Amino acid sequence: MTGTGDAQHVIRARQEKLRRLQELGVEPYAYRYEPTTSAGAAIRDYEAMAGESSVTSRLAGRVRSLRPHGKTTFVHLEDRTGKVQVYFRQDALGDEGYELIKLLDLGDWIGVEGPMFRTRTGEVTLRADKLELLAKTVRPLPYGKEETSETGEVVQHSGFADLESRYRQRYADLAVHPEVRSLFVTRAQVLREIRSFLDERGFLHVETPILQPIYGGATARPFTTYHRALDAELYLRIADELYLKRLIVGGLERVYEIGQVFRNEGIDRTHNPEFSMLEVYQAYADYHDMMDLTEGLVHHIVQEVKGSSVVEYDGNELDFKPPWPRSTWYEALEKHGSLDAYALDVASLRAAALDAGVEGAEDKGRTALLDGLFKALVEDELTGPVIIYDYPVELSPLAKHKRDGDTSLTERFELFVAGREIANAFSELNDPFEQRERFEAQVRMREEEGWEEAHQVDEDYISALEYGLPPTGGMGLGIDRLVMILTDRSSIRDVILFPTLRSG
RNA sequence: GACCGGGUAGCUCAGCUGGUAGAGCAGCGGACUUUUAAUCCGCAGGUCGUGGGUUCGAGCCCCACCCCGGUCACCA
Repeated sequence: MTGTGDAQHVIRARQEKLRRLQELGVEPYAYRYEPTTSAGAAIRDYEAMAGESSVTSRLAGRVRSLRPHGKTTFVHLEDRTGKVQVYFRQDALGDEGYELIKLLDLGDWIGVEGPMFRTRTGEVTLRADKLELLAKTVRPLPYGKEETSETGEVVQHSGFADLESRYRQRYADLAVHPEVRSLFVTRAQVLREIRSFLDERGFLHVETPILQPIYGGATARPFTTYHRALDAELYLRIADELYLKRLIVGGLERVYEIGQVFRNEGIDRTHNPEFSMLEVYQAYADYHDMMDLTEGLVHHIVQEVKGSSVVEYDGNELDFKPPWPRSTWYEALEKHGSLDAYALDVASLRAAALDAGVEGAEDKGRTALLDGLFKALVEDELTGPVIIYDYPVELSPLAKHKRDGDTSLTERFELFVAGREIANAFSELNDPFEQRERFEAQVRMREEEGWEEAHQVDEDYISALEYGLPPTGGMGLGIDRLVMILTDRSSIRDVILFPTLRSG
């Protein structure tokens, strides 16, 4: 087993230090500390003062490096804003105070107090008059060493590179990698910008059930669980959709929800069993309005997070400045697959699918062939951002069909970026009679074709539609995938704090 | 699920055609009052993912399994 497992001799040595600290009357696990500044601010303020150093700073953080030199010791203290060097002298701290320095380890949380100065080598440093231990680290953190070369380049020595350990022990990964902390700061910023954008436009942030008696709103297998007191089987939601539209029926008119949904499917670098979705519903709007909303929202997020509309992802420059290219689903297939799929019969489609290497094409029907062709020929080409709209009806049981009367198509679009679906939206089906038929068609597909991802009939949802759902536009956006784009990560696990792993 | 690669000290890795395991950093002891990969001297640290097998002898070869990563498939 790899990872930060047992390090018994190191842990024992640190526990011995803990005992000695207690003998010295030092509480190794403190209750409180009140810093007056942060590492970043202390350095910035000192530099702004141009060398006058009478101010005493109080700083708290983690011991990131330790360089004892007999009666003096240099430490780098790290907090959420960065690192600052701290200089300890035996004559300043007293013999007893300096004993504490000798018992420090990498990773210990400490508080220090003293004036800032600049060392002979020019580094802004806190000269500590006081030291407080805030929490002892008895298990060694897998710190690598950093060397700053003459060119100012930071070179990492050793380090904590094993991906499995980093995901399983994210606390250690975060502790030793400031850039990982910063990625999750970016993720939080994305969530904040989504909320502020929608709040400003009169959308109401709501919460709907995660435990549901009937799941729906997407095509996916659910996780199943059991409620004792109710003696009932419940499902973890696969989407927020049906509950949010109930709220539109109720007159809330503009709602959104941000939260995790759960899909019982495979795990790979773009799929985690639980992932975060934004869903937005707006009364009186259609999918064209949702295209505008999606463009505006995503552009806003990119602009705020990156300070520009351009994002570099996997070596490509993606520009999110609206308007984005828009093309219909069939046009995209024609452009990238050179197929007039709309006009082709099933036999021709099958031939094309076999040609494109679509697995199982021999047994597939028209819809599945179309879908297979789209995935095989088009998706990878959609570097984006690009909006693909007007999907075949079988793929979209909750979307209204095209208003021009072509009932084989629905008013639905997806946003693609870097070959991946980022958002999915449609003019919501609000006809309760047609909705019942679509559900029943899904059930038939489940029963006749064994399609486990098919929708169930949600009678309560149909009742809600019977009370009247106004024309409504809805949109769902995969937050993890958006964060991947913004942080140039190729694995969804990198943008989820605690990704799902096999219990090993 | 299939295929490929990987799992050796706390971390990062090396380990030849099979001969009972090494380095750097971290750790421990010592020296050192402006260092910054601090340096110098000394020491300790390992069920080699797990279980079988072949062999006089296995980190290395064979089989099964576990976990991770990558690619593909699945996710109509």
